[in-house]
Amino acid sequence: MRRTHHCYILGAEDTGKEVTLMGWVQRRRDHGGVIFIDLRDREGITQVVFNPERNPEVHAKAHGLRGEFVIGVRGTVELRPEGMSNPNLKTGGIEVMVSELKILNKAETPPFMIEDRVDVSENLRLKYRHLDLRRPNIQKNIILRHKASAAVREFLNREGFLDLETPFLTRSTPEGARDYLVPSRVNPGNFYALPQSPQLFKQLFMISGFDKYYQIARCFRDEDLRADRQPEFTQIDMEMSFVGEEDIMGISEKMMQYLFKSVLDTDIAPPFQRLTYDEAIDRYGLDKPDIRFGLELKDLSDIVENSDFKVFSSVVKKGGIVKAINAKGCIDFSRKELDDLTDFVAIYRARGMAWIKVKEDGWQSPIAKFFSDGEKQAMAERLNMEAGDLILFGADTPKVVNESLGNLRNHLGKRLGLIDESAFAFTWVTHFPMFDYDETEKRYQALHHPFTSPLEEDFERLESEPLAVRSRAYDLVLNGFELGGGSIRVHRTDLQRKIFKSLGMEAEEYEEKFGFLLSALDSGAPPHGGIAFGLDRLVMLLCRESSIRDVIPFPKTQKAACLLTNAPSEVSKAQLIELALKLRKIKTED
RNA sequence: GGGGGUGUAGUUCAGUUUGGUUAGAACGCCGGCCUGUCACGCCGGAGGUCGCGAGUUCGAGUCUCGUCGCUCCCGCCA
Repeated sequence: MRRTHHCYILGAEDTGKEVTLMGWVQRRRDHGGVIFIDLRDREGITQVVFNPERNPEVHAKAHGLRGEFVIGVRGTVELRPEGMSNPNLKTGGIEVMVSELKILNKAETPPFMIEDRVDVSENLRLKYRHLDLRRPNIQKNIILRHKASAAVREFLNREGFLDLETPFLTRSTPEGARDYLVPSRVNPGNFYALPQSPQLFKQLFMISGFDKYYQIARCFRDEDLRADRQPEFTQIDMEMSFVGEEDIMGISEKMMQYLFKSVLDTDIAPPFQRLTYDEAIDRYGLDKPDIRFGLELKDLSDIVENSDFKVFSSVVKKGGIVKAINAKGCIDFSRKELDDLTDFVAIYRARGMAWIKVKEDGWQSPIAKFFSDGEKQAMAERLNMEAGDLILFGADTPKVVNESLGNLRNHLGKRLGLIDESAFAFTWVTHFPMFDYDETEKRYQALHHPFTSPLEEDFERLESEPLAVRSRAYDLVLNGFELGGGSIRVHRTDLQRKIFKSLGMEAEEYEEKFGFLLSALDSGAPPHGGIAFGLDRLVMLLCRESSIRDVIPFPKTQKAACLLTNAPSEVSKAQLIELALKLRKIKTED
């Protein structure tokens, strides 16, 4: 018996054909006489019929069929009797009258039904992921993922990019995320690190003259998980020589356009909006703004700096800021709702949240009495206040105000239904700061990575004023998610050394760790730059899912475990000895 | 490391507020009947370590303490 067709492709035009289908028993409807089986494969469902009058032997055998049995059926495509077609099914007009049934394998009753509408805990889904992956919804996601990476490859191949591989076993680097380490058996006591990204290797490809590189590359970062973050994830990684920001952004936009067209048949229209980092923070509070709705933040620091409301004025005098959101028409928020919003901003360390309800005859607010008429007037104008509005304030350090109000803005956008869920709103964020200051380690850190080129006009401030240096880094943001980011790289040794120095590295240290890069840059490195996109996040947004676990075939749980295989696991003593490793007992508190 | 949510039949849940008879429902599963269903229908049945452990009590799914899993978030993620 050999399969001739997939389920879900047969139609009225196939009437009379003898076909052989193979698949899983989705559902059995046994009428005592006639038996109907919904046969499922990856393409869909076809109804197959066992009729005792037509073929009593096969009909008897079909009594034993159960859910998820794997069967093959040979039979004739027939139009369904008058009035019996099923308009909910593409193949609902026909059925296959079975003349031969082969049970290819039996199956235990699965722990959950293989259907989209069955609500089942993620725990169980992940333990039986092979069954979960049979469900049409998730199968659709995984197939869409394939289409997305296929489209990326088609596009980049056509544009002259070369798909080049880079090592998984590589060197641990001091900066960035925590590395996954792999012990070396042949070099006892030494470790490889799994790559956080192929960053340095793709730069070396440019130095070698390959000109345009891409790779759909697995990356590893040993950090805590989120709904949109796994410890191993996939990047669409690109690098180009002799380019500037416009070239990279341009090719990225064209790639997204091609991808959305071929995967979703959706037209998106480059060029995408561009925001500088400063503008994004100013208007949205976050460096990954969701631009599908308004509710923008307004800075009021200059207005309240000298007001009688000491909470505001003292914050501004200490270098902090005061910003506000106008929640249009939300005057009816109850005391409890306002308390909930205050609890929400407290997550981001905001210590309180002042508010004003704008009424026809004035402000209702615990803080209204502190402001002069002039200050009120200025605030009303800047926030475009109208009767019925609710104004929400943040006053603290810039970081706390922007993060809390930025997240509050997203929260309100969802809650108030301001978001067009069908929209794909892209924006670039450019001109990121080169460094930020790590309070715990008391030193500067590269915001993107240390191989990012500063803006040329800021070179001179590298030593004198590192926090004022802007970089040639850019992020692509989609619907409030960071889809990807990249930069124009440093291609001159002297500049690269200066940056290592700004990061607090001694010459000895960077020569030891990055000497190979410095020597490569000295060998005739072309100007180059690139970008990397998170494929998991991108596919999640394409599928309109809210977790990347729904677009990764075998995802990890929040504790970084695989429930299917029970990884990670202990290893044998012999393995440890071979690797020259000794485990230390971790003390548990009594 | 911290905060929130959650855990009861194979599955999804109710029951926990106020401790009290034999822990219920739906779907699924098993058996019977049924020749046009398509989430088939009807009848019957099986199925429980109430996450785990300790404590309080005459008595704990319910109260207390501890612990574990899963999840969302903060920190972290160059």
